[in-house]
Amino acid sequence: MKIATFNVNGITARLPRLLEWLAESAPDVACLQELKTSDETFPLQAIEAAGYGAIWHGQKGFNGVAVLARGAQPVERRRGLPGDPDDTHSRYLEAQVGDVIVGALYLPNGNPQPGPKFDYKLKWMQRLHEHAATLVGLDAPVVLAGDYNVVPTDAVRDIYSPKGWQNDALLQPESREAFARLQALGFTDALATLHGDAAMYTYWDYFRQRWERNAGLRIDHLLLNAPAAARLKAAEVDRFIRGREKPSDHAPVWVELG
DNA sequence: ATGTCTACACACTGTAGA
Repeated sequence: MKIATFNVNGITARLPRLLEWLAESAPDVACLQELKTSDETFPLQAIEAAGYGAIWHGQKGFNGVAVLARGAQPVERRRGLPGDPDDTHSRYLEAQVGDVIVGALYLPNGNPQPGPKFDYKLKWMQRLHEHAATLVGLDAPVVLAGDYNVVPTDAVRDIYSPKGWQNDALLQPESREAFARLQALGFTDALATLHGDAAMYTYWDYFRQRWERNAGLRIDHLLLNAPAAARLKAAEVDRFIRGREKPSDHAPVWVELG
């Protein structure tokens, strides 16, 4: 079972790339982020025509997450994280597909920091932590997949160079500690586990020819609870779609569970 | 400081968010 995450950066503008990727990579489950569209304008027909069932949580202009399942309808378990009824951002959607539980998340960027946006990021991470603690011990495989907006370390595996990013919210110690604490609950970082020190970037800024120079960051992650990690066979980045016309600034990442 | 892209609105140019 192939489970993927892909920050599409606008599903309307990116629909041709999304459909190509679904056809060529053929994930069984796809978690999408940054739909940047309201619920009413989600392109369900095109996605169904590609052979996928879908649930989504949209928001006009910003944010938005979806779970797609090939030849199946995802069964929704949760819409939004618990812990703040005043939070209006569409950033978390949880579903069951087959025997696997998938949490699709779009973690707040947090820039500029310090400031209210960074505070919101850290509070959101705390809420994610508390909810993840209720999932980690389930007998079912659990995959928390999405754009975490955290570069885990300064290692070449995670960033081409930390210079120039020292003040960015994605590299702050508080962001990294929260990400590490999440893993300490009992979640495995699939891509890091299978690829060691190799550079495994998932995001490249549009400007300054960052893609052409492979000046990327690893910020899209799939965290696996123990039952899921026991079935982990492969994890890869689908770089091919990032090199095409009008791409997202992210590449999809996926795991294969046996 | 710069740079690029998407979506939105007092909309064909400017602004926010990333």
